[in-house]
Amino acid sequence: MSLRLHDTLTKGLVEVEPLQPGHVRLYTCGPTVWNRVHIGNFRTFVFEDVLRRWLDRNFDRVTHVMNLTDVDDRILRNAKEHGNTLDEETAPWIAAFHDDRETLGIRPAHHYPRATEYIDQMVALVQRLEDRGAAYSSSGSEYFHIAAFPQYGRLSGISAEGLVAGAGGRVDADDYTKEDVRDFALWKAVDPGDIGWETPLGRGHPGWHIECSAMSMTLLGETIDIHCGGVDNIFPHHENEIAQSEAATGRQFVRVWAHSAHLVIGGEKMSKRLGNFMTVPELVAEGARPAAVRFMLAASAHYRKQLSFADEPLRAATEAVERLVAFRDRVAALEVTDEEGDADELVRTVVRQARMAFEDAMNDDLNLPEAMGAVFVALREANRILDESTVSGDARTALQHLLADVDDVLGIFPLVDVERAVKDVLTHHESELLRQREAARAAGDWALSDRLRRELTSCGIAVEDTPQGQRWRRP
RNA sequence: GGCGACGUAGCCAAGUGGUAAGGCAGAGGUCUGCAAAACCUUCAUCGGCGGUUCGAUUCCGCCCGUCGCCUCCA
Repeated sequence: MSLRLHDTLTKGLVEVEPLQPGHVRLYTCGPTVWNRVHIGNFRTFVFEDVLRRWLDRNFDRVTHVMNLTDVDDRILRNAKEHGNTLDEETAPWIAAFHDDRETLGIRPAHHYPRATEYIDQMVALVQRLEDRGAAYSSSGSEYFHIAAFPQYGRLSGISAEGLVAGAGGRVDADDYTKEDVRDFALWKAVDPGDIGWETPLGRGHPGWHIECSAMSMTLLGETIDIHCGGVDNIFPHHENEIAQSEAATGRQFVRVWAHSAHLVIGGEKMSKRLGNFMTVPELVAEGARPAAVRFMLAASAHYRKQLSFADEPLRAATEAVERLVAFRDRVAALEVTDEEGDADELVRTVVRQARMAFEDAMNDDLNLPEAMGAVFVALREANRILDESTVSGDARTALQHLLADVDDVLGIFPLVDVERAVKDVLTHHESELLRQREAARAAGDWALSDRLRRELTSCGIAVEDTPQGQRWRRP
């Protein structure tokens, strides 16, 4: 079985078969760097990371492009207000994005093109559209001529009529320069004092949608395999990308469109506008573990379903991570036999079944929640076997490989290890307490032993007694 | 108003035409000097009403509820 993804355009599952066999070209819409990205945004980026990782495992080559939108109305407004250049305005937010991305263990894309670096390509694309009669100039701005693209609306299912009717009065009522309210800006003229580029189209700055088309085509070719984003990008962003790209090239722009659902909080979409958002550093400052945040975003709900964020689910994710980590530690510390253990075959069966179920679930539209269900079943069974029997080094290796392969997608162990590298250093006082407790236990002085354990607990150290002696960790 | 999605145990949720994965929380046990970890047992009939079917949570219709999109929000 191979990977099938839900395609927004055809509303069904489609087999991922790259145009060039073995080489997947993936484009994911990145952040607009006007502000700190919140965890709602990261739900999409984490989903895309899971996709990326699964593709990395299953195809010879993946080229992943994520754009950074570093010019838009908000950025221009802020830059003007702060007296900054665009670069000065966006640099901190780009850096913050990468910080948070690393905190959550998201693999870097191969390219992070910035809109401001592709002005020439955007201009060329607009000119190409003009040549084909799909774009027109008006009052110094350039617009896409929707009437020239009859297929418009297929992705979002929004009819032209619906747009014109434009409920909620959200269609730009003040924009008189367009021939049709449905037309969208490819290039926007600016006032003489404002930030802009001198181009054959006139002085101005690019519209939002054109950047993705230009950068995608430049870096990945005119037809790409997979294009991702949040559902809120379906309309108008991706609808417009299809229109302008296909009108220019006459070719299919994207073979599979994959969109992730929103993160909701208190029953509403998390968003900047509503002010109900949390950022990664904010969560971490409140004590959330990055691995738990990642687990919650990636594995607690299927990517096409809204996911509710709250303290309780985050705690559940924390415990789930802890369970996985405890098992990994247990397996690593396992005492194994040289010869074949009597439980080896059982372990291999458990591993085999978990692996198959995991892969099937992942291939079925990246159902990581279901895949993890299979992993937890295997954990329980393996724990039971290890409680009762000894196994050989080979069986242990099979378990370790399973965990490694699962985490190659889940991506939490490296985050846990980062935490540990920081936390697994004992102060003088702490190691002295541990030493004293070990001595107390050897002497059978349980009262002292318990007192020392309580003292260590208050230092943030959990002590567990095992047949091999006491073991400590910082939960 | 238009388009679409969702509604499964206290919470987060997966899933299937034949009587419901998993995680968290709760209860009771085993193990342990006591704990912890681990394991065992226990905890739902799938929003409501109809219909199709031998049989529906899963298909269809209606209703109720929630949410998203409808020109720049992942």
